[in-house]
Amino acid sequence: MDKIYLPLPPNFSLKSTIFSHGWADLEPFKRHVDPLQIDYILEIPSGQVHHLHISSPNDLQLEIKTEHQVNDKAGEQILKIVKRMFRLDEDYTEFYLLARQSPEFSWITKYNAGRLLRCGSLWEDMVKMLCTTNCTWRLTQIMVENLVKKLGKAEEFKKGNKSMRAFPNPGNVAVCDENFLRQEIKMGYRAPYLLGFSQAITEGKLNLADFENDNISTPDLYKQLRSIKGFGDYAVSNLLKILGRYDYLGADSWSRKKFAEKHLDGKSCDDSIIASNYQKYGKWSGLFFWMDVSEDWYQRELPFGKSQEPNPKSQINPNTE
DNA sequence: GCGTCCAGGTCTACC
DNA sequence: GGTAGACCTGGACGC
Repeated sequence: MDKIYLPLPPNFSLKSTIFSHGWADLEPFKRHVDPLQIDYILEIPSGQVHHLHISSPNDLQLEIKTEHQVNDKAGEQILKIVKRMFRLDEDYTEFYLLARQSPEFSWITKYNAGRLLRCGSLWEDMVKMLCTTNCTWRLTQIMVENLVKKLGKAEEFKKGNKSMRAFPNPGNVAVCDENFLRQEIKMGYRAPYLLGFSQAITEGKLNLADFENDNISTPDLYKQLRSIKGFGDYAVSNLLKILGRYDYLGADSWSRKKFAEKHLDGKSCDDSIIASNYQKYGKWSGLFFWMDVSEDWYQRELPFGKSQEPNPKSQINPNTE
């Protein structure tokens, strides 16, 4: 067992980040409520697969335990990825300032909410987002579980049926038969989209690092992501949130319903009405929308206890079923 | 237990 | 540019 530590920024809450949306409910994440900890099976760029146990023993540090000792290079790679997952380098100063100034959002500072959990890679975030489109959360879980179990690399030092597996990399998926993805992974009609996406990456036609470039404007990034088959407005708007850009709403059936219940006595409305409600928050409007519709998760006495676990519906969508 | 219907987001063909 | 229909599955519902 090896331990690595990461310093935490102010306004960080492990609990609020883990339960910020549905990702922690999907493999290869595994969350534990008491004591609070999240496990993740990570394949680092060098190809090693590590079982990480992540917790925060205090307000100042994130503790990452690995099942086995890691060398310096592997340790650096793990730290870089975990930083990305928990958005430790993202600046939320303006977001918290706006939250403090808005009586309806002052609760955000109380819970240090706002950081949306990410996966170990943008590839994994994007595939999971694709798996949330046009289906129930249960089906999303099935698709992701199949991808991990049938295509993911087994945990290092523990190869065999009982070992846990990392999320498959693009190369693992690109060599699959479309029918296998359709029937065995249960991707259904999404299978050709996933296959095309993974092959574009392995063939060098698509470089996901380009999407993490701060120099691209958000509308341009939206256009680029929308050009990938299978990623429509909902998926791309929420991927932009994953990329730290919160300009777009990314509403889906669950969040529209939630907004209607909260603000319009249950009467549905056009997305433009919803957007106008958060316009004053500028580039943070999409995040304030998400905070607004997910507020009740934080307000519960035991917001994320075993008896009241979020039951995510889409990307980021608990409580639909 | 079985059959039917519906919800969910995106793409494509058509107007 | 807007719209209808197809895509696929799990789950709810009725019998």
